Amino acid sequence: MSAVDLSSHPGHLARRLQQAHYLLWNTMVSEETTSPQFAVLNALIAEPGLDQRTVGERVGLDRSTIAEVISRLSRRGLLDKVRDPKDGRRSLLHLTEDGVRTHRRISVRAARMNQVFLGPLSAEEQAVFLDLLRRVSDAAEGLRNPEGPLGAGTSSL
Amino acid sequence: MSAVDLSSHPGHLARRLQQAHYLLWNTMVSEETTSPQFAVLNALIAEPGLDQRTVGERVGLDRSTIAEVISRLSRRGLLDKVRDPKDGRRSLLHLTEDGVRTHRRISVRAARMNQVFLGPLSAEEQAVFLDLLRRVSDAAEGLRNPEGPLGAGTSSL
DNA sequence: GCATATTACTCAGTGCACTGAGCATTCGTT
DNA sequence: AACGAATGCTCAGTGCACTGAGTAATATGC
Repeated sequence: MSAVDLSSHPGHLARRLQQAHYLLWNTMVSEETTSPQFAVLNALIAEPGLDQRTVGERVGLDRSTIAEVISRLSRRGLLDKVRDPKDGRRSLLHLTEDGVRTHRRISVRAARMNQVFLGPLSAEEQAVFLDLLRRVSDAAEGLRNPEGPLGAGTSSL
Repeated sequence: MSAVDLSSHPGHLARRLQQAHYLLWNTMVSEETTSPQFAVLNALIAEPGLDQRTVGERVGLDRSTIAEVISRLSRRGLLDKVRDPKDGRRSLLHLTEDGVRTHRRISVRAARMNQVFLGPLSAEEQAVFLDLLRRVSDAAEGLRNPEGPLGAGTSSL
């Protein structure tokens, strides 16, 4: 008798947003390479030779998930995984030629998709939207990770 | 050499937002009952006796996913699944006493969590944020579902 | 130098989310 | 009544995302 309006629940909207994006990505960008996979490729373009854990940190994936994503990319020959001779625990990651090509191809298509995705908003609203998304995500991540390069006050309750 | 700033990719932010919410839900609301499960309970409080497909439509889950979520809720005794005598294809769903209690308990905790989740934004920003989330999600869903009660122009490129 | 802690990764288990294929039931025609 | 289409659900397969437990390698303390 006391049902709630889910459209006022940010978590529910976040999930729907993510699903909507997933489907749009699938149709407009790639059926093989997913958005998280692209994020990994992108991180390795920016900083080749990172280890798994650090890549996960950069793109926001935990140790287990990043391992699976990387294993798929490696299986498809988009990146190489080499044991660090200086530290036998790490695997160092580098994109292959194919990985670089895939990243370039997808970058273009992803940019197009983003325009469609944010199309219903005005340019100003898009900027606000991205800003709000960033702030809420960052803050929520900060709740679990009391560490931070900038150690700024994360709350003031 | 041409890495992109992921923080300008709405899809990446959407994923991070959803993950942040998932973790917060887990710590502040419930470890047993997930947010999608709560959405299903909520839909059945509002309209008892719905069939699977319709519940999935209400909460934004496809046929396969809704089947799994419902099977878990049913296994935990939170809802009953009865074959429709009028139409042998459908299963009609009703919450049990336990399901209603769980919904009530979680509603309260979810409301508290939402305040924390949106805490970093001012009241005005929260309203804007929810509005933008809704508009982008609705529009993106509309791209797959050319049907719509209002059939308004979805694009003008 | 050796025990201990930390670190990077792996593995098993759970849950969400989608597609494509298949099955049973119902509905619409004829 | 019988055929074929549509409908509701199930099943198999893939991928993301987390936790908790475990393994191997390095780093630290003494």
